[in-house]
Amino acid sequence: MKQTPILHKLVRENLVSDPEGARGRLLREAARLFRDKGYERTTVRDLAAAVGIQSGSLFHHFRTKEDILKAVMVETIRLNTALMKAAVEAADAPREKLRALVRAELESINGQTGEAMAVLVFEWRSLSPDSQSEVLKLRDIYEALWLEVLGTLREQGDIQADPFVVRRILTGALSWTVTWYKPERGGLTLDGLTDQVMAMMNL
Amino acid sequence: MKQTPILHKLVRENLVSDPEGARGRLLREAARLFRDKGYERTTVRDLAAAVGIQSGSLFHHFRTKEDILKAVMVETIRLNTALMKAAVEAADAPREKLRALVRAELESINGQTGEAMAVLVFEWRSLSPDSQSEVLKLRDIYEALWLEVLGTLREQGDIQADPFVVRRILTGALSWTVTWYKPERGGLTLDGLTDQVMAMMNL
DNA sequence: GTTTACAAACCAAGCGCTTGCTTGGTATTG
DNA sequence: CAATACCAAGCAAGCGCTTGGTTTGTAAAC
Repeated sequence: MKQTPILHKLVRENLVSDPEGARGRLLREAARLFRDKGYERTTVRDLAAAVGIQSGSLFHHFRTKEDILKAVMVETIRLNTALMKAAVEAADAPREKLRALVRAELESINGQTGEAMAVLVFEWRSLSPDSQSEVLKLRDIYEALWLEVLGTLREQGDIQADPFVVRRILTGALSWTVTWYKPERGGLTLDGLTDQVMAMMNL
Repeated sequence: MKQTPILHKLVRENLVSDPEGARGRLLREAARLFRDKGYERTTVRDLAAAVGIQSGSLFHHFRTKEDILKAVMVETIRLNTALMKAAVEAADAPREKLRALVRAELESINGQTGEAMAVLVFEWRSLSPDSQSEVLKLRDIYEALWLEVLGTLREQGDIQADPFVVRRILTGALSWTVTWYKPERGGLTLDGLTDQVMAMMNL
């Protein structure tokens, strides 16, 4: 369940920017701004101001504004694929593997990386078609993780519906929590929410 | 299940614009453009061109561009509230009422009004705070419909999770279908999809 | 049945502002 | 002393919206 060692490994491999560095800090601020105001409403001046530089200086780090959006998405997917993989491997029974996946995705969406995950969900259309298919390829990797676990559960008779459809329904259900789930107020914890999701599927 | 008589009633009461009229046609084109390109990326020149007038002439019908977005959302909610109400009343047992709601929402999202529904989901942030709370009030009316049915099912022991949480999970799951469900290709019909959703909840 | 009156619907032109991005130059760092 | 990181200034394009004037639909007045 520990995220930090996985993050550090990815930073070392240059697959994810160091959150302490200039680039990493910009991406985190960008994710926050993109989620709060949307990509289009966020100007390069907003982005620059958030890290305390001039707007023109941004283009020393990124070629275009869209490159920033793409980087936010790519790095988020890379990190989350690694986290999901770790979650699945840590659990034994298929049922527990699914619970671990649900729990991990809820944590991605509502935890530290939540801003970036929300961007991934809601700013998809702002990416150019080329970037879209590039990001899509990365996403397929961790979709496969889900389908494998769901396929096993189906064979065991624990779920009735088509694994492919179940995954899509879960994607929507879990992503949407970002719009309403507020752990601070109201007693529902992330574990509690995970329980509710599992209970809804009679698992 | 017939939508047209309900639509016509609302048109007569001036709660929804006649789809044949100038205003209704503009709102339909606007919904399509907003869904395809997003509100911010859609210019008033795009909107005007879609109905064959000059961009300036738009402002004879609507005070601002945002007013168009708001009108799309308000009219969509009004129509769908009426459709949901009819769906619930047509069914008898609570279980069938829930199925009718799921089926009706899937139809709203993936049928004729799908473009406008997608706008409602994805362009929420483009509304000013004032307009948001205005639209929110309307939405609460038909959320109450869901909660009543889910509450009954909970009392009967048909579902275990909290009705409030179940509704939110279903909102996400059903809304999300707009991003992947394509009835034309692939054998899954709307009824089939409804079955899968119900099966996932063991209902 | 033609004329008059008037509002609604629309056009052509463009204003003022913001946008993403460029440019040429200056610090800072290893 | 080169590469990296930044600043100050501003350009060209596109944006929402306004303006002043023309066409079109409708219905009463003659």
